[in-house]
Amino acid sequence: MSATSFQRVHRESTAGLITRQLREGIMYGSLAPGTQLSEVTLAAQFGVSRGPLREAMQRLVQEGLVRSEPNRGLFVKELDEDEIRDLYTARTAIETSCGRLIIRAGLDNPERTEAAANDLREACTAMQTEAEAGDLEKLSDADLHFHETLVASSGSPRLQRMHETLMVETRMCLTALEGTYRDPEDQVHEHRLIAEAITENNDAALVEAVESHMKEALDRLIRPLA
Amino acid sequence: MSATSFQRVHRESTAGLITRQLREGIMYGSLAPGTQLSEVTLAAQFGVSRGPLREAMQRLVQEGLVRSEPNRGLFVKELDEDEIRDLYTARTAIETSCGRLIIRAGLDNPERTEAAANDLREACTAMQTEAEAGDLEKLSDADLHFHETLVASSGSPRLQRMHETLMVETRMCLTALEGTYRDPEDQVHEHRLIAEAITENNDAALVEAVESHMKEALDRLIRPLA
DNA sequence: CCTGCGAAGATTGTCAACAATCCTCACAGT
DNA sequence: ACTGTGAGGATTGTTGACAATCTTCGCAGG
Repeated sequence: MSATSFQRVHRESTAGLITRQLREGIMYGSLAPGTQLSEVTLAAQFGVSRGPLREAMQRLVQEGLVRSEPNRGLFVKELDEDEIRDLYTARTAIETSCGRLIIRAGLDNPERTEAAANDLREACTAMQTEAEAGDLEKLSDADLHFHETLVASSGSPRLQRMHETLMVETRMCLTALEGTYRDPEDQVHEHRLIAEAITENNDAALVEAVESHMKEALDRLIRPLA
Repeated sequence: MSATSFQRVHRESTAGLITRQLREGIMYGSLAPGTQLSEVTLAAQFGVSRGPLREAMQRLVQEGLVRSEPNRGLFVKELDEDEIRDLYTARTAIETSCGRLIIRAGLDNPERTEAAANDLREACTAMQTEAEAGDLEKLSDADLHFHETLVASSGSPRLQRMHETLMVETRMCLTALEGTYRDPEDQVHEHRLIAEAITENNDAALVEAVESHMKEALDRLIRPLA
């Protein structure tokens, strides 16, 4: 065993640990939109003083998941209809661009696009499996995973990081709004169209498939608000 | 004078004030990439205790402008060549999407696209003025302003916020790297092509103009690193 | 009854002190 | 000369106490 087989060790900061847990609580609904985040209570729950808790909060404020009202407290962000629309606008922008990057990369290196297309087809297959099992929650997770795979396949860490933030808020919305029932087969099919457009290096079809799919997903999500 | 003419008052938090100043210091080079940010020193300079200073730092860490190494300190982010390339990849993604959103909005509401095209032409004119005055620094500012105008005209606050982060880092790079001399007239011309494509509702020309321009700008910026 | 004021309680904002960690240097041992 | 150990200094991490702010409620006065 050589020295090169050891990894640098890196302990996550207290604030980082807290941030991660709070982000998940926000994402999955245990901290509902509009909830006040009490420093004293949360610090006690995490077993730390208020200092590191406040530091974690500042990260979440900067990330946009928490709204700070000085001297009055911190609140989990609420997304109104316009903001949800804008969230999907931003997702569409990132995801179409990532698809086009995948196709572009394939011009010089067809293996790259082939690998991405494979990953996306696998993601569709996973969705199909969940759809047949009738497990809507897992189908929804697999759906989101498809989109994350699309962005990850672009080769842009920056776009990936930007997308992660959008996906946190997407999950927030899905948890809070519980979009209406949807035909699972249609859902899977829309994703297959995206994977196919990439397989065929068809830029225009890709953009159309992503945009159409995102519009449909948004309409489903927002309809109950009307 | 009626009560409705008064605005809600909102005092910015101490951490927010500090964050803003530090961000500018990072953007414009007084805090150079790689610099260690000493809590004791900075807190003294801002006239506060280390607590609020640490809170501001956490915001910058989350924003990606500062790198935290627990127990060793906080450092202004350094961007290597790959990261600069990725930064421009992300900018290209956002800016092409915003251009397309402008054109899309014009389908229903031609005044929207007309107004955006006017703003962009004005931004080009401002660039032209600076180019003729031979003021390269102001030309660079006007150039960035064109891009900010493009994104702002999309009507997506979310994309705008995302773009602001990218522009902070762009300014960091421009400050730190001092890209090579460039023909000002070429610079202005490239931006006019973008404005023109939007005026003519030409999606494909827009995408081509933005991508071509961003590739050129990136090459100019990166060449001295080679 | 309505309005204004002050007090109390809850919570957030900040501070200074102490704890913990890391790095560097000097000294001792081989 | 090289290596290991311990001390000191610098800096970051955390805590608890106090200050500041906001909200609510009770009481007094008109």
